[in-house]
Amino acid sequence: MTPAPDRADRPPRPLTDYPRPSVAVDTALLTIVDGSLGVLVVRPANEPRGEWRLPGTFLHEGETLADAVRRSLAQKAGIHGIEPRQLHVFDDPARDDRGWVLSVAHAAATPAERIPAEPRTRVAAVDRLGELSPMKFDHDDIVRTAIARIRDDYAVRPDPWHLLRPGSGDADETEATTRTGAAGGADAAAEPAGSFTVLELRTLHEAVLGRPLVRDTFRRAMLPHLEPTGRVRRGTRGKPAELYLRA
Amino acid sequence: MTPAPDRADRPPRPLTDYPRPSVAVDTALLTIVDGSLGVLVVRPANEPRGEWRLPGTFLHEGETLADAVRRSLAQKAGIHGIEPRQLHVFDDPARDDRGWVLSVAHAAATPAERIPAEPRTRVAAVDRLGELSPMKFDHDDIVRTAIARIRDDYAVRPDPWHLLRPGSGDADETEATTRTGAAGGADAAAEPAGSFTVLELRTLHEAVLGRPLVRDTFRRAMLPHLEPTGRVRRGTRGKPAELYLRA
DNA sequence: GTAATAGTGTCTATTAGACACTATTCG
DNA sequence: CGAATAGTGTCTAATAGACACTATTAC
Repeated sequence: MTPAPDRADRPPRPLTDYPRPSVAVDTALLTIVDGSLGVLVVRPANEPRGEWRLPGTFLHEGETLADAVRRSLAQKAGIHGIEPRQLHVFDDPARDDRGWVLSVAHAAATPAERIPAEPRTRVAAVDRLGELSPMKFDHDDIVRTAIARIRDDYAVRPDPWHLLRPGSGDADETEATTRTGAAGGADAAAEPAGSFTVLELRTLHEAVLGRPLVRDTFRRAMLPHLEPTGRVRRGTRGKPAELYLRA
Repeated sequence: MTPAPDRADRPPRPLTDYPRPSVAVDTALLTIVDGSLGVLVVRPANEPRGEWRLPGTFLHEGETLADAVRRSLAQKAGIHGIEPRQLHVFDDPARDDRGWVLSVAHAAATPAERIPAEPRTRVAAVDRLGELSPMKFDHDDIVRTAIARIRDDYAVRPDPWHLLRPGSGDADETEATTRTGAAGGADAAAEPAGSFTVLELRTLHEAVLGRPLVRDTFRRAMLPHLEPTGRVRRGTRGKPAELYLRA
């Protein structure tokens, strides 16, 4: 934007002459817990019995909204490497009793292993959101909007928000993440970093969407967006599954 | 939003102790000109040779973003009755050389008859956007985002942004807006306010989408979302078309 | 071998588009 | 009546889901 001060041709006054709002960011950080979507909520230190809320902070000078989101998640929950997506600006002038505060709502996602246990944070299953409601401010709305957005994205593309465990980094070694086939030489059959089976992908999508998906239809819909690695998952029951990467 | 000042439990300082950005709104006002999408651009009075830009203004205290959009369109282009939709916050700290300015981009739409001719405004066809580029700030991006958004919405629903001439108001009486059938009593066959034919609706959607639509498929896709009025358009060639309202 | 899981062929129901046919008006 | 436009029946191609069949492993 950047309008002339008003209609008439007055000499421009510096921007600081006009009242300005505080700008905050609030983030619905989504993850998978117990096979379904969850959202990270926090309770501030000075209100140990207060309402749950989403992690947020005020935007600092010279800072990007995405950076403010990353800073708030790092500070309040020890979470790093987040790629936030803007949802909506909540602008009711009376929404915050401390003054004029706009909130830019964001959504983000990270695997549960990346969320450290902390005393004042909690991951709540989104189908049990009522147990926390009403959340502070308009945070219930933000969570609903975030869920709608991630479900929309997962309807078409494989894991667009990167909830599968990343190949690099310090992710815990769960079940069958890295294994070497019994046959063949040492790690000639090692799994490519970040690769996954179609079953893992479908299980993730079912968790995000909150409903079962048809096995063969899902595979056929996703294959065009996947790149075969030529490797297979070893050490499981049944026919070994092929490993894929996002195309 | 609405974080504790920082991690430690300091007594809260008033919000005004922290630096705050200016917040602006910029609006891509879309309309139909010559059978295709157009966008309203303005040139400020003090830069008659400068770059074209979208109408915008700074957010005033106690004001809603939507109200700021309406105020800027009324002031800069004499347009009223707009229902803006939020698109995205542009937050590059260096995007405005006058200082720290966030811009909340919006999209809106109105029939061309509602846009008065003014000296410093112009409606540019979006497929000739290159002729104005580069626009000031990130306004090219905003226009592109607005077009994507309106096209998305028009793919599924009949005229969701209300670009058809409204039934009430002072819209000019173009072609066949209100007519009385030759047969029957006086205005027993008058057209219900705001009703339209499927042809009018399809022509509008083709203009928005920028591509021709299949006649019968479009009708079958839209009929479930339309409410028949029982009246027909009179005074045209061929079989009279039924008049519908949005369901 | 059996159990288990991965991957695929194929049938069916649904839907978008193509196309042609019928319906109703004006002149 | 013919021209023009609205509205509809129906065929076809593409697609999602259902279902069953084959493939390949562990045990």
